[in-house]
Amino acid sequence: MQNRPTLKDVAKAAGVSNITVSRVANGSGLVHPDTRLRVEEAMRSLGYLPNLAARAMRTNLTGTIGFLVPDLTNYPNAAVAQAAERRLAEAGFGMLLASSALNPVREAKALAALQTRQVDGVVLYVSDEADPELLTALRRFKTPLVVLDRTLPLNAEVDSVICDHATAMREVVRYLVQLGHRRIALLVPELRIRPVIERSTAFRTAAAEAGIAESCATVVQVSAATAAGSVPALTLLEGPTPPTAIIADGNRLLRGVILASRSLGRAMPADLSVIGIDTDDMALVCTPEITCIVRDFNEIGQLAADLMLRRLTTQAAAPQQVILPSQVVLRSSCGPAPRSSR
Amino acid sequence: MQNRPTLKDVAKAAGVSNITVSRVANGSGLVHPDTRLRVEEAMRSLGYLPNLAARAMRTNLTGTIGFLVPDLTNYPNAAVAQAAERRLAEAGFGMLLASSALNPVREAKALAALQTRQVDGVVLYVSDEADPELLTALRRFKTPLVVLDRTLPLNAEVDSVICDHATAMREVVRYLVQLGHRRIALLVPELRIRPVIERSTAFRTAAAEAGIAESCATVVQVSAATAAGSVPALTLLEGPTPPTAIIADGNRLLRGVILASRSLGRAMPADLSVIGIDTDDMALVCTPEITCIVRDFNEIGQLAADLMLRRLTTQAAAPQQVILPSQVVLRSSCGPAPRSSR
DNA sequence: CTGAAAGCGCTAACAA
DNA sequence: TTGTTAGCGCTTTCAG
Repeated sequence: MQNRPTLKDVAKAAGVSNITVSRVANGSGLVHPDTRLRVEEAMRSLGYLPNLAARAMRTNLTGTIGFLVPDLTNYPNAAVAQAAERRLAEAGFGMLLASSALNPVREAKALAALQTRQVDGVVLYVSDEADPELLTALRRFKTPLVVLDRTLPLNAEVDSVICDHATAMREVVRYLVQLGHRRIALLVPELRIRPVIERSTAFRTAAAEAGIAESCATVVQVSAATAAGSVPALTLLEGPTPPTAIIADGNRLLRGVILASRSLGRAMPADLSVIGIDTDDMALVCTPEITCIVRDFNEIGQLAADLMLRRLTTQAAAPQQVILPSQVVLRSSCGPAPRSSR
Repeated sequence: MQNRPTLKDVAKAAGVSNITVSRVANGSGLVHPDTRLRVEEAMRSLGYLPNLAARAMRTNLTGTIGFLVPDLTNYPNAAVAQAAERRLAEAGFGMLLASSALNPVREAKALAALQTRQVDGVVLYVSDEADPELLTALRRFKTPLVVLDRTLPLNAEVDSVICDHATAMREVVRYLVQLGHRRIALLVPELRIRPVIERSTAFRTAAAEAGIAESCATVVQVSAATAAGSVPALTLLEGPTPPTAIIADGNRLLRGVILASRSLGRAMPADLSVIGIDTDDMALVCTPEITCIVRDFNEIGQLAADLMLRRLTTQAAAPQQVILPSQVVLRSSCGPAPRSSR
């Protein structure tokens, strides 16, 4: 079985030297049009494809970016990854994907695996902003980093794409208060990451501003390991003074709320108002359709790729933080608080 | 900025030759325990990570597998990709991800991009089994291929993971017929791929066997470009003799059916019975919960990775085709056909 | 505009 | 058990 043709084979076929083929392959340097044509012809007829591993040895550039994500089956992550991949591919870059299953140890390991493969940079979601091992690994990291929606205590500033979670959260709390709700709960995953922290803080602040007692604006942290997402929602709804509105962060928790309210026979929105965060993909198939806080995942992924490409091409450039908005999409899952609750 | 330490640096630090370090790094060859310890110590203190690009030049092995997928935002694809990535990572392999947006031209290009990066093999879903360019690219491909759920006319047999779509489809048609349905529609994406073909065929056959006239067992192919998935469902339901049961292949089309039936005021399952295929992720949040044909995506991804790893380690091995089952999960979205339809 | 020589980091083959 | 030599495919430098 013959091996793939190399640059040398092309050179021989075209009757030129290796370096000339290299110049044609890279579009670099000046090559006589006739020569170029001859070389290109040889490349085509041999089916030549450059060997990036070999090129990487000289240039230290693999044309490959690492993408580290906690969980690909989570729609937002997948959408961001796909958008980034697309942008990178358009620019001639490949994407090495690593999924960490929300495990910081795995994240540190994946980082090493990516470095070993000589990625030119890494775009990443981390699943714990305060994990010391992970932070050490990150600080040791030599190639450019684009951090997605996290606040990381790194020495050097890095490029990052972050989202404004507070504005939409405040808006949504005010909306619920206007509808008469006085007992509201926020369900979030138990993760030390920016979106959860910012949402929780904004939730509490907005509730306080609206004159809701601290004990009536509950933030429930749900362990990522809790298989049945409906358990915390059930606990909440079966308590002595159940919330009349629940905001659920992510598909898993929204599903939990829907299942819990269904099993308890609470009607939506008559008995319970529901709002989902980052759950737009399932909002329309629910009955009633779910009011959501949404973000443009496509934009996040593209921007992350763009930041990475910019850093790779223009070395100097000051680190950049891009802030993207969240939006509230009103649908029919919220209504006036039930009379009995007021 | 100092460069990453190389094997040579480690050798110097440990006072041994390059090759000894290499042997320690690969666990290969016999090395004296003391020497090994000294080398490992040097590696650790320097923070040495091997350069896989350099290794690849000698061995022609990058420890990286390509994964080509039409659309990552589609839950089944993401789940399979993640499962494969996990298995590969456990075995020390990286995964280069390429997404084709259902475009065969892109798929051929992505294949070249993967080859250029010297992947040791490629696991792939193609989006058109009959695209000549893609087939040519595939035939030219030198490294191992694991084909996911496609019937490809390739010269050489390749490893593949395929699913049985027919059995579950027959089961589901019989179930609907038993419930009294005599006009049934199947909504599928307009794609020349095994799952769609096998499902359509099984659907027609099962309907015929159940004594349903050909004109009453409709297969509607929906272009992947049709943004509003509800349009074909609306057309169907507003026709003169609308189906009393619809089977929808994939989230997009299931969503279309739900939106259409909602906007027409058809109750589920009283007026319309609905079954989803590969839609288990949204089945429970719907009201009523949706009866689904499901598959174990995790198993598909793991198996694909295993087949690839096996092929990489044991050269000879005859190509293997693993067939995985589909299952029907009954829920409450199907009921007796409405009286008026009989 | 084109080429010759050297070397990137690593390992296969052989030698000691 | 350890080391030496050579070279993978490519690009950088310097000469022509």
